[in-house]
Amino acid sequence: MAATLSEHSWGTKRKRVIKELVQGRDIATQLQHLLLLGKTNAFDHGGVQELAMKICTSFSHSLSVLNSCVQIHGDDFGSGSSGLLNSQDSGESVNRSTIKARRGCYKRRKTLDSRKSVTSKLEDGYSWRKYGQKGILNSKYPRCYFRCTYKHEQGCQALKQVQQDDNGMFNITYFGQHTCKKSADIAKAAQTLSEPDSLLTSRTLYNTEPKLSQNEHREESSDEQLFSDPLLDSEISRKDEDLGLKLSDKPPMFLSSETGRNNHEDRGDTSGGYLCGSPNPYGVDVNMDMSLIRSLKFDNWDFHCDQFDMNN
DNA sequence: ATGATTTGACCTAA
DNA sequence: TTAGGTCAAATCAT
Repeated sequence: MAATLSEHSWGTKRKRVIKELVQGRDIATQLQHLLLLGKTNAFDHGGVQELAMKICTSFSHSLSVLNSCVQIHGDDFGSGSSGLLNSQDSGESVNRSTIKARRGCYKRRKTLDSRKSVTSKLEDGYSWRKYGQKGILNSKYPRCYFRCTYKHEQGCQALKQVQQDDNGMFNITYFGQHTCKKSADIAKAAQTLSEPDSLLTSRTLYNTEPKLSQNEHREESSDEQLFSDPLLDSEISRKDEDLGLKLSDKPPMFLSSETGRNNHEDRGDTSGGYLCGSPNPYGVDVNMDMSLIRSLKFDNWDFHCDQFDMNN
């Protein structure tokens, strides 16, 4: 009985979430169109700020509804402690004696709570640590597995998988949400630095050279083969190691077929790179965390969602 | 010394 | 049984 009631409640809430998200998506599309207009009149209309606020509100409402469902279903949206991420155990800092016991304790990830993105860019404002790479059947490129750098420090359960397709685009799937503070700070700081930039090379994604040293890869990745939104080509890129960002002052280039190449026909279970970047507010399919849009800076105009009550 | 990446082994879901 | 996801020792960079 209680289950029936909660299911009814969930059905209602689900509809509301969907409605909110659809609305947010539509507004984001409008915002994108405005941004695509460039620096002409779009910023004079005040429409951008209004749209951004609406998006914030939409996300906020959705999260609010989802959080209320946590109490009903015991789900945990975003914290990663749901079945979705139970596959992750406590991590590497476990002494040797428990390794055997831990074997088999993880569960394969379900596809729940995943967000997909197809993009030519890899940066998303967060700092990731690669923990695996796997050759995928019928796929030219291996799939790379990343977890949040602050997983152990802050218990952030965010994960992402990156796989390059034949067109050179990256199919990125995010699991869970960032709960870490540092990543959000980095994202904010990157924005505040004035421009979305932080770039990363696809060559750092897959280390598919015939066993080059890590050193060689880092040298290559530091100043070659950059990705960027064409809209931002003229924007400043800079290196800011304090933020842990991988930036460059070279003009961005589009992905070449060379990037992410995989010479390992056998299994492709080889190597990888590391990611770190800033958010892309213009992405066609952007996976955006609220922390990313709390402080957006568009040229001379600063937008702070903190001004608004995000909990309403 | 510390932290990140590589990569083969291990494990589970389908 | 197998493909995909994760672990963790070894290796490398700083």
